[in-house]
Amino acid sequence: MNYWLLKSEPDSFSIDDLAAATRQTAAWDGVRNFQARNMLRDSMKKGDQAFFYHSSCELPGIAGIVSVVKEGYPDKTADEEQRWFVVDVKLVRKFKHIIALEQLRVHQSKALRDLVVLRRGNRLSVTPVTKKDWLFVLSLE
DNA sequence: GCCAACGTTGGC
DNA sequence: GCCAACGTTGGC
Repeated sequence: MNYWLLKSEPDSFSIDDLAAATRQTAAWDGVRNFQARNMLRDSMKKGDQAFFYHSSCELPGIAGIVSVVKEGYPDKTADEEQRWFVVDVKLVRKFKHIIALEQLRVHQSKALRDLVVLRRGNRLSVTPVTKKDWLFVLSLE
């Protein structure tokens, strides 16, 4: 099983929106970046888990966990068919408290030095997370 | 609102 | 294929 981190601006789609969706499942649509697209299309497999990250908001950080329930298929919200892809994700659980970016940064120079989302200038909305980092982040909950 | 970072576009 | 210009992201 692989682990990921998915970014979303809660103003457009938050973990609460996912919690309120039918079967707590939604297509992760709107990704318009080739690198991220490739991961959605080729690498994310059914059963993989991902952190749901809230960006560009009052309290940036990880809000909970989702799992991939349907593998890559074309993004219906895209103008160009077949060019952009989505996966379906289902809510596993919402954290009681957001694991804040600020809290993650405390460990940036040691335990979480490989966590892509902490890297300077990082803008990728889909990034892989190692099992080691996954477990460490969960220990911060 | 600012601005650094970076992906994409398009002229050459 | 280079690279400047431009648009977007996202933390602060």
